[in-house]
Amino acid sequence: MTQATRRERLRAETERDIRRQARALLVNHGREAVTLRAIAREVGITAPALYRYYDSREDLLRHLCDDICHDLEAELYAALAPLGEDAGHEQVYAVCRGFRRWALAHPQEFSLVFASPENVIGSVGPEDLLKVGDQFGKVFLEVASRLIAKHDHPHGEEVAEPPEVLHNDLRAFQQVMIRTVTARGVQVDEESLHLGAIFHILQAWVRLYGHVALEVFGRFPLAVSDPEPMFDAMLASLLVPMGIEE
Amino acid sequence: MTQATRRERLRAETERDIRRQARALLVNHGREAVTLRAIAREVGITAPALYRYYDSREDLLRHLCDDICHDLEAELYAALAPLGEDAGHEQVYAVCRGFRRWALAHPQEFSLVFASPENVIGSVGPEDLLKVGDQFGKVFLEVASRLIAKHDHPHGEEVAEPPEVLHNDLRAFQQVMIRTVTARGVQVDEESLHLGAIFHILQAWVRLYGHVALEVFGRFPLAVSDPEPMFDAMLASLLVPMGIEE
DNA sequence: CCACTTGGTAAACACCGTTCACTAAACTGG
DNA sequence: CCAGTTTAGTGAACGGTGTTTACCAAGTGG
Repeated sequence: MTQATRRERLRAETERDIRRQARALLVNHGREAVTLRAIAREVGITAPALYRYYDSREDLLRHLCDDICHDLEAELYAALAPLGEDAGHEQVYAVCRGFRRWALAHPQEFSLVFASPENVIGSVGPEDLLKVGDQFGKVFLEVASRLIAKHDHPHGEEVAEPPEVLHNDLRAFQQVMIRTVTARGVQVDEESLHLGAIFHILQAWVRLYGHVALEVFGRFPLAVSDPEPMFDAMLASLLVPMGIEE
Repeated sequence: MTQATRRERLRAETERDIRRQARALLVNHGREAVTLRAIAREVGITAPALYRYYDSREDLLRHLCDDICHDLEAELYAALAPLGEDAGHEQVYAVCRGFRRWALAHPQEFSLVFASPENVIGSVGPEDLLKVGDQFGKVFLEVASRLIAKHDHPHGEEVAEPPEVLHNDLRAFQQVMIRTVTARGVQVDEESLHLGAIFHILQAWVRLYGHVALEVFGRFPLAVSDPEPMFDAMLASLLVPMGIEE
């Protein structure tokens, strides 16, 4: 039986509706408004019925986080599509700017994912190291890795060796990144994507993500009428020393 | 009548107890556990009685945020006390490290403040610009401003002019910082603490705060067995170009 | 056809933030 | 001292939350 039964189709449809309504509640009213009763009301069922689809409210929210990350990923790849495969520099800038733009346009979604203690659905094995934390960084890490591996510091700048104690962690992550980039058709290896480069990319992501998070959560210590130049200045001071110019 | 009445003393004592118990609940069980009924139970009153002291649960949480920020401030100043007034460089490093150490030791408190939409108690006037966002950055901003103003780039490095559109915002903030630093006994003016320096310090804070936030919220995209060298590397790449060496 | 699975309901439980009316104790001022 | 006022606390109530359980009906597959 490869054909889905009517029941299976109905179930899938209901699940989609549940997720759609939950998202709408989140976007329009915030995390507190995403109650099981509110979702059930919108879907036209009762709250206990939701336990046929999810183990708990937290489980449902986890799935919502997953959806959100996939949406961001899709949007970032859509922003990259007009750029050519050789426009590595532009791609990195586009991803950074796209990430910030998306985060500011989706503050409730961003906040939910950022502040969720565990976003991972299912078990985390050695194959899933990239799923630690959240998936916000996936596209940036891929695009930056690909660019760095292909050009290997066009400025010939020497990258500082990462701290010794991080080598094991970075090596595991390096393997994940190599696999991820390779899976998209670009051959990279441990020489082109060495530990120094990995560490550098990682720090870049932390800085970008941190900046955007502070902006979305309103944590700048002053009221900035136009925060974009601050972001641009940060981006320049982040990427230019890496040899990535616009 | 300058002497507090018995009633006033009892009220102050109850308020302290409310805040103490609320904090304990937060620290031990997280934000969701800080319910009015739970607090009331611990204090030995009923939940409606809490409305004699606070306008709402949100109001209570806001006061909690205020307490938390004051605690951080006190702890950072305690960490600075052994250092001399002339140990500006060491002070900045001490504040940065102290901030991270405190945040990691107090994740629930850090998270509450970080994720709270509005931490400001009472109205915000022109005198309170430093109270925008939250008070986590207060000590760092003071210490860094004092150092920069006193030494004015020991490396003689030329600081890039901040983006034009930010000048008004930065000027207002500059006035606040000048007043704050001056109030602590160090004379600074708009020349020693010029807009470029202000912008630089601001960006440094955003970077530090962002890094720590990601660490506390578990947002690094890889499992780091020892995150401290990452922090140290970030600190070095942040402060050394500013002429602040350890 | 029938046993099993699945989707949904109603009732119930323990809990939540908040309001309101009332009581009693403390305070104030003549 | 005492009447009037203020304040702190209570109990009841309201509308809401996440979750569990037993039951019923529809769907599925042998």
